Amino acid sequence: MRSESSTSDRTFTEQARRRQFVDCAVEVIAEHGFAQASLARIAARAGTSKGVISYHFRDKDELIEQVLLDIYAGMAGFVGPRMAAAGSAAEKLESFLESNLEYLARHRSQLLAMRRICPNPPETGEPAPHDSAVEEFLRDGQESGEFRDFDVTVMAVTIRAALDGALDQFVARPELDLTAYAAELVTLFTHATRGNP
Amino acid sequence: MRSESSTSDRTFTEQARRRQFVDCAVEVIAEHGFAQASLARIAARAGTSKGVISYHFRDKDELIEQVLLDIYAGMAGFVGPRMAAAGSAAEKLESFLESNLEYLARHRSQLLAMRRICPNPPETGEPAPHDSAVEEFLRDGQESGEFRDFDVTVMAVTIRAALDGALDQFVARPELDLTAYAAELVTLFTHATRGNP
Amino acid sequence: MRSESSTSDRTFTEQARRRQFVDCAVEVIAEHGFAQASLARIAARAGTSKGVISYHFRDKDELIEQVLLDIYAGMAGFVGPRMAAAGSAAEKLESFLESNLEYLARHRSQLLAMRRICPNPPETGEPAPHDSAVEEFLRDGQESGEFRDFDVTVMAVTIRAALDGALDQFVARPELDLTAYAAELVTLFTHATRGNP
Amino acid sequence: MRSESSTSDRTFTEQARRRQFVDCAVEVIAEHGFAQASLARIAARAGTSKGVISYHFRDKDELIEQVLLDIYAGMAGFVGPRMAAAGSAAEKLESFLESNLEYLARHRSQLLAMRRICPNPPETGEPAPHDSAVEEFLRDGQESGEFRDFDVTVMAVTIRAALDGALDQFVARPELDLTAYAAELVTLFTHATRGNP
DNA sequence: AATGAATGAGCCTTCATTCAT
DNA sequence: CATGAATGAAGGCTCATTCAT
Repeated sequence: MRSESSTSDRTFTEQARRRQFVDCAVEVIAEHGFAQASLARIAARAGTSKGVISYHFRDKDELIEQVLLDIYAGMAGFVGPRMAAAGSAAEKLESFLESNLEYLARHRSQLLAMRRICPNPPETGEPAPHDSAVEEFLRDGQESGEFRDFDVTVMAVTIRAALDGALDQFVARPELDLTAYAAELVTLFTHATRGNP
Repeated sequence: MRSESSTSDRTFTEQARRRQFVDCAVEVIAEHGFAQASLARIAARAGTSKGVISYHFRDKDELIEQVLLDIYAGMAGFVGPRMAAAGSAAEKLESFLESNLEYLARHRSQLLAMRRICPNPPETGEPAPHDSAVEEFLRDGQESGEFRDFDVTVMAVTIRAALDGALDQFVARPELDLTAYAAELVTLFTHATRGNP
Repeated sequence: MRSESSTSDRTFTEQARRRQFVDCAVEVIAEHGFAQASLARIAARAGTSKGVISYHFRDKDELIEQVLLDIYAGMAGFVGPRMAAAGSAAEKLESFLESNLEYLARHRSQLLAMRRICPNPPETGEPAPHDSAVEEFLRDGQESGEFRDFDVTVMAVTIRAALDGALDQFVARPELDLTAYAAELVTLFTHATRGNP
Repeated sequence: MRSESSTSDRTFTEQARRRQFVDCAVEVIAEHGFAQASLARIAARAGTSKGVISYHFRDKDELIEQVLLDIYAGMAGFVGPRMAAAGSAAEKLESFLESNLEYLARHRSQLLAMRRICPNPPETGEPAPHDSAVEEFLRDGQESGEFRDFDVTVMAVTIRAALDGALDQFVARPELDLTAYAAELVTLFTHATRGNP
């Protein structure tokens, strides 16, 4: 009969190992690209052999899926609270852009990995989880009169695309000042969402 | 030793053949994803065998590179004249967005292929040809007083990212009205570039 | 150094555990085929992990060997007494066929497993234990004049092969009436062994 | 434009290569067992590498299937005409046994391979092609009064099983006199099918 | 006595590439 | 010019086995 603590410990060890491989996968993908991220390379980075990864993950697909979930969770955990703390829709927009870029500054590899995985998705039907948070506060802002009348979807897509663009820039030039970049984007989308043409 | 005429003749036929394979590659990549675009599949789509491709292209990398060049050239040939016809910087911005989305509407596969290739570039150092046309007219607009004072690079990156976002939307929902989408983007970036904060 | 009692106790438990794994192996082989009968699957059926099997059996080969020995012993324990109870050679033949098919009816999985293992034996030289019981009573029957003059080996081989054939039939059609089948075989071999050429 | 002859020549070459690999597969399976017959081993026997086999056969399964088809065809081509030449049902029985054992004498490896493949069939539903030739002449013999009244299926199964038994014997003792063995089987089944109980 | 973790060999397959014809 | 054939490396994955705990 196993005690609670030993059970959780076992689970803990297992999860730590999985997290280790997920991290290695992120690094390899960010560094060499998705196509070059073979199990062999990922295992080598972790200092073991392919078999070990297969032991902890049913599939390569499961590993990649876990990578994405991990990144999503990390971002949500960082950005979510900051947006929740914001009051008005305008503040939410500001907070969204700033916290995303701040997260980007600290987790460049993860976001780069995500960017490299997503355009070549496995054939698993479901087309990436749709995050409707942005649409939501955009609509709120329109209803409260803070924002002008625009197509919410187009604006949301463009806001997220702007962050992807920032990532690309940051990858190409690591010395980029992301704080300044964030300020620029805030001004840009402040103009874009407000005012009367 | 080959005569001039036979050489140019061969070159012509040769180029036609190359273009054929480039087109097939585009279709396969757009349809099945970059990772699944093996030479075998591309050859099958062209109705020949792998060997033929290797005969016309030194490398798979050369083929892919040619695919990108082809797409770039196609877009430049479409967008360039339309922007040249525009007068003011504001008109150039409008024209850039509209012509890009119009091209997208007609060449979905090509842009989709491009989007799938780019995030996983071959190790050939050179980081995609930088197209400075957007920066240029943005700077012009600032100098002429049409545009407010913003970071030109950030704005240019965001404008191009917005087009990528449109592509993703269009891929996900082929019924999307790209003309309306263009109008939305024009309004969005008109606000973003003009006005006094 | 272990005491006698603890040793014998361990041996008893140990043997029970071994038998459990042997039974699971039989089921898995009968159900999924020999090639698919990995230690992992057998362990899963037993509700434990691969390591445990390796703990109780030196080898996978030892496990498989034990499976065969188990099945042989089971059949011998069933068929042996029944043949011993038979008087004449003719009765022994009848009893052999009937008791084998009766055993088959009750232990289909075991015989199916045996049939799947045997044609792909491990490289351990020894070619399955030769059971000379059939030859024996055939020879007796010839000496007593009950049977005609035939090659004892050929007849014995054919009798056993006939049982394999019955197994195959039974596997293909589980609704098969094995009692009737036994009666047919008895008649068949009664004619085959007796009579005047 | 390809001439007929060159086309057939190409097909011929291809088929010759396939046959070569099929033969190698037969030898390896007969020699080392089905489980040990990896593509690597088969390729090594053919003096090439695994890739070549994959070039000529879509699958390992296709190779194995071809092995079986090859063997079936070989046997049918040998046994068929000989049985057709036989007149009465009794002669057909005799001819069937003799020609099968004669074929066995000349193609031991093939039949051994078949015996090793069949009990571990791939999951492809269809349960080996049923050869009803034996049932047929048995029924004919009963209708013509040559044979007694027995269960045709049981008799047919047993006849074929007897041949399997002969194969096993022959594999275990290659010096076995198969002509004599055939004579014994003929006598055995002559008694078994005729006479009044 | 038992187990989770790790290992490394081997499997089948796919692929880009080369070459003789 | 084009092709079928061949090659060999690499890919993902399964497996029997071992070992520390």
